[in-house]
Amino acid sequence: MLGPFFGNNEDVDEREGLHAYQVVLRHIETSILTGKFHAGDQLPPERDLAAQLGVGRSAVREAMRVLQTQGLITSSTGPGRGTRIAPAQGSALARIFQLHFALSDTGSGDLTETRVALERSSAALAAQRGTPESLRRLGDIVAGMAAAEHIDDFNDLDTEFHVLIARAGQNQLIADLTVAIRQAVRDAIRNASDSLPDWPRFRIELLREHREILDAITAGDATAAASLMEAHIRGAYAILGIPSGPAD
Amino acid sequence: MLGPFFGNNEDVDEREGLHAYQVVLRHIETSILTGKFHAGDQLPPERDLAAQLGVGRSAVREAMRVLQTQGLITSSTGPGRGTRIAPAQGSALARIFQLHFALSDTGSGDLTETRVALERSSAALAAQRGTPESLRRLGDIVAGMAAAEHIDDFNDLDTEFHVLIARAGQNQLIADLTVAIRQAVRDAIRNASDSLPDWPRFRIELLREHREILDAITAGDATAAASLMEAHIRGAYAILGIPSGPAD
DNA sequence: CCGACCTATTGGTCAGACCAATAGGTCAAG
DNA sequence: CTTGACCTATTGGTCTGACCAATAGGTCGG
Repeated sequence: MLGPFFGNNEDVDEREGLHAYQVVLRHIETSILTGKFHAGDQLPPERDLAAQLGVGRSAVREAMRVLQTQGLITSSTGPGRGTRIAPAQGSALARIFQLHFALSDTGSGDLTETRVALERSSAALAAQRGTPESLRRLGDIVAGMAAAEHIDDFNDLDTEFHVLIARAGQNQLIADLTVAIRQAVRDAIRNASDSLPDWPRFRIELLREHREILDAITAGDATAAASLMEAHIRGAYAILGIPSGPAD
Repeated sequence: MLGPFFGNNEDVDEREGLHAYQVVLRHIETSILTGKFHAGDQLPPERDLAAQLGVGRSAVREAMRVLQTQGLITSSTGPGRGTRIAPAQGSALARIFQLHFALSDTGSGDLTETRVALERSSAALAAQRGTPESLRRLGDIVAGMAAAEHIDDFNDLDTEFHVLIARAGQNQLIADLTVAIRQAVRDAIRNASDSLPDWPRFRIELLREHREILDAITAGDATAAASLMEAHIRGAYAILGIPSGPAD
């Protein structure tokens, strides 16, 4: 499996058990982390990089794929185009999160706790920094939820509500993480909602809590917004039967 | 760049602009998300999968690499071995986050705010769930910090202190995120510390705060631990001149 | 001057080959 | 019959070479 050396490139500097694609990956990641590459910079052509690192082009391509799917680079063809470092965007993180979540059975409690931590902060920041425009849109969402009868519509607006609060807090990182986690638990919430005995009552309760949170944010009361948000998330998960305590 | 079709596989079912590797990726991801594949399951051999999906083996390999680096699958050679779905583990997530941090225009203010949110939670969880063993190790760290004279040693132990608290909280996700963020700001902290006018005094202050946090955790006082942690992080960043407010 | 054409660059893909690790079967020696 | 050395098939890891597709830039005829 390791196969460090082959008959035709024994002259290459030692790769010491590293896979060929890892050599490439490490080279690029190091360049990013040490600031040698910045967003927008162009990478050498794959063929050059392969020769330079003493690996085949296939190894370079595998590394490129990895970085591409993580949203770290973008590629296009043509002279002078090629592969470039992309400005980081959180959307790629959501998918990765979702897959990890799908494979870990003990993760839902962890996720809930993390959501609470992040969204407490989101709510507090939104109360401090929310613009009139973002508050207006949040009001629209809540109004939409009051009108939405179908469970899926309601859930979509619910997600949007939380994401907008995160964005209103003007912290891109927290917003991205919130989106990713919401996305990861989206299906779980939907399924749990479907099999709920008293959905209409739950719906009314959620609506009320959302209104309270929005009121606290509008009033600029960061402490209240954070507390209400925590209670909201924990309460909802408790009713839905999604664990939020330790995974034991 | 899209190149959907080639002369020799026009009989394949429509890939509609999807790259060959995306076909494979989607196939496997869907199987995971729909529960068709579970942790431990074995995937078909690459050569079979390639034939089955009507793509080349290189496309299959690129998809495998992507999943491997995300910690979703593991591979080994031999009959009946091959590639299997891995139990999800967060170490891969930390690396991905770290790279995103390095490239995002995420202001250090965003980072600080996120750290506060997560570590407040870490500290509270550690106070509730910390084991005697983990508390003992935290005590060792603090003792080590008291003895450490060199600034780098002190910083390393500082990092370790925060990471151990995250792990003591027994929330793997929060712990992973904490590690990633700490790592991302590590250099910034180091540089700022170097150019600090009164490092010895700062060192003593940090030490005192760490002791207080540890005391609160040991006492099981989650609220106090969270507050102390927040004050600790914000205070340190303020002294180091790293912004923690809005990024404007 | 301008548009059509050619050409070089560069990523996207495939096919075939060989290497390395490993599990399981085979067969000779004890 | 047991045991260990050997062979063989499976499977991932890698390389090479080829060709396709998109594109930028230069060239040439109108």
